[in-house]
Amino acid sequence: MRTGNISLVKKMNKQLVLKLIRDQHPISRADIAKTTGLNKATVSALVDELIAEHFVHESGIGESTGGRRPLMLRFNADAGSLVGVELGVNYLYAVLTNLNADILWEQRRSFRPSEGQEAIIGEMIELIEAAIRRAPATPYGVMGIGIGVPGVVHTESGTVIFAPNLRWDDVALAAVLQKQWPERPVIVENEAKLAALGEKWFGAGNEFAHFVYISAGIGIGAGVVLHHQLYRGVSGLAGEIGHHTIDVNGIRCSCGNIGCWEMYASEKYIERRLSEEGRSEWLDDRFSIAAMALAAESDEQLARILEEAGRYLGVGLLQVIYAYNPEAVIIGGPLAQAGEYVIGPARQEVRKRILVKKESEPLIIASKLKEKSCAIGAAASVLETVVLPPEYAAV
Amino acid sequence: MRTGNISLVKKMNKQLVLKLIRDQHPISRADIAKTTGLNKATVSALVDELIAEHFVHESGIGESTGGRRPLMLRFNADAGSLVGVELGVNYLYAVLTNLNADILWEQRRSFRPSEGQEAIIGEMIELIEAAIRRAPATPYGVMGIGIGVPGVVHTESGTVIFAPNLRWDDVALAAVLQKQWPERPVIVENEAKLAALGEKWFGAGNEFAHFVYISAGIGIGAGVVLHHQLYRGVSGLAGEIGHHTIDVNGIRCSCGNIGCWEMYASEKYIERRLSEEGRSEWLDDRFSIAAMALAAESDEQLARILEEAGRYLGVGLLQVIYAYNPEAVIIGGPLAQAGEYVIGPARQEVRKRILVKKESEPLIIASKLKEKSCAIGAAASVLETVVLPPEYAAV
DNA sequence: ACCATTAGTTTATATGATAAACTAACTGAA
DNA sequence: TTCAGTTAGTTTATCATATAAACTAATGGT
Repeated sequence: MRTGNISLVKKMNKQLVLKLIRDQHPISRADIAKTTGLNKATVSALVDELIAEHFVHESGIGESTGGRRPLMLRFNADAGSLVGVELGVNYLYAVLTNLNADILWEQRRSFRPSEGQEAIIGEMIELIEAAIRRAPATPYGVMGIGIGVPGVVHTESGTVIFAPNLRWDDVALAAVLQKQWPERPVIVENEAKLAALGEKWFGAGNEFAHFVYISAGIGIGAGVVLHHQLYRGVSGLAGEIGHHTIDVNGIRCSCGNIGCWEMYASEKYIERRLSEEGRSEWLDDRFSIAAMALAAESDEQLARILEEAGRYLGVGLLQVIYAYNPEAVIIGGPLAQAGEYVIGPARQEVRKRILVKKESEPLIIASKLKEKSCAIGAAASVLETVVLPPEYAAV
Repeated sequence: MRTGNISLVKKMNKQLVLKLIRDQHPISRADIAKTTGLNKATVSALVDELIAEHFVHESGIGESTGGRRPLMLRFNADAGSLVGVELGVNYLYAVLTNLNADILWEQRRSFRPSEGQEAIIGEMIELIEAAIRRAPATPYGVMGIGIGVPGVVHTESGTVIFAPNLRWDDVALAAVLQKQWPERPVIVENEAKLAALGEKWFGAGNEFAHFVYISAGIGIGAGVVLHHQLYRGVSGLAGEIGHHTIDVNGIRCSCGNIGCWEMYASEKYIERRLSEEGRSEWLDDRFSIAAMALAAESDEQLARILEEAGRYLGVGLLQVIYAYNPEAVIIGGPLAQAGEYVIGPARQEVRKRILVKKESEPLIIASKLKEKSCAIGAAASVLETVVLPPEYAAV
């Protein structure tokens, strides 16, 4: 049971100070004391520890405001490195970053979905090894490894419970990787959830306490951030909203159900419509929403198909809004590459259909990290675990 | 900004101890120390304060387990009283309870929906006055007043923003009541959210960290409890899931949208089906699901209509499950009076359609507080505000 | 030149948790 | 019946941490 011992107070305050420095650097001790309400002496003591731990450094002398000039503090993004990996349906994408999510090295590899689990995990290990080799000399070195997977994950054990597009079932991914790097934290999590973390720490979600990241690609997944924290639910299924019904008499979904949202507001829908409209020339191996959006500028038919998907996206967003009532909805994943072709109609549809107008309408915006959301989020998950754990929360 | 000063630690520990006593009484100081991990001296000091504040009392000597016999502690449910009011579409229901939600007095009054705001609020004030007059002599007296309303509420100001069934818009209810009782906290909140609180503190939600209470009556509303706390969203709209679309090509809803869940899994649906099937003899003033369920035992047609509604309830529950991934879903409101006629088919539908079987399937159970959920929840909201605030949570 | 102002440190103090020693009260077995 | 062992609860001394206030340091403006 979490009792409040005195060292908890210290932890909380130290976290608070570190977070403030990260958010508002350069900042002086005096300013920290003013904005947090902590005593100057307390701030000085905590800052000294943070400096000793290499997470903060003094970055020179600031401007005087009529008295002694302040010593400015900065978050030390080079205290260590992070490895983030996105496991896609037919590719692996890895990044090595500093603590500020600046990409120091990245690599993308394709594989055929037909390759077995073993082979794919083997490639992943190689990729992570390559990343670790490139890590610069820093006080902490590589602080951990985060992996985003397209499926439902049991986080405690790092097991991939269910990943239909990979045809994985109960794969103990974290255990395998942990054996490879016993000394580093390994985090396995759903790709949309990690992308949400990425946007929260380094992207479009920065300023919101409650937001939902929508990953619209082959299917639809979501990462839900409530009270500044990722919400997972009891078994990590929270946010699997691609299977929200939007039409009980609609099309059968691969999940066995009928009329799921992801049959209407995803690449699946666009592909179906392209072939229905006799535009199957777009349906080759290199199918890309980005290219389609480009072509749509002078091709009304393509534009219309994208807009249809956007409208369906909006229909489903209503349910997201009613469920979570977020400040913002961030649209990411391949579909977001169509930009305003998709997001505009979605926004319109929401405005048209929503119940209580002003109060409840969230911002609907595009992902900032784009195709890097997941990998950067995977790195961010390490940051959050090791360096900046969320505020001490309800039990 | 919430800094960790030392008195925060004390508050946390005191809350922890009080909660433990409430949950597990009778319990000894030694047991509290063991289960919380707090030092015996700390526990004794905190318990002494709680006793001085009348929230705890010693209830005699317990059984020895081979040594000195323990002094058993109990939560003092009679330290004060709570007033909870449910504002229905055409009735008011008020309860006066002790801190254990034991009903000391209750009263129900009907009104015609055509009566104006003023008149209704006037009746409410009379009712609350009557409740306060009945309050027994206790150390704290009436500790506050909670009001549940069928609509969207801005909690900080206690304003009813939007209550379509009452035709209320921006009514500053809390302000009016607060003027009447300036010294007592007045809480105005959505009825489903309060009912969820009621079930959390005194009903079927007690053992769950994450659960959703579904209030199925004329419409569908929900109260969402995540991490043991009511989740409201940015503007109190979280849980307005009655307007989740389940059929884009379906029936027009009063909200302007099409195919909303509450057109299919509510009293509205049952009334529609009754008249479609030529059973409009049930549609008089005293229409009641409970009576219908009773008659359904020997009337297949009625049973079938209830089951249909139950199946639609299940279809919509999938979306609740995918959104929140709760441990349990508690079905309340008038529709729940049909018991297994509705809940059974809902359960089946969920089981049939759900994506990841075992892991994600929540318990689907009936409300325990029945038609009293909201009023008791309103009382509980006072308890939570004044006596047992939620664990100190994320910022 | 020096006073008012701001930045940051040092020192003394208060709060509250804790460990250890203590008193109190009981059980069970010799 | 007695006493060793055990459990409950209190008292006392100590420790960790935040804070207030006094201090030193450094600066700008008159």
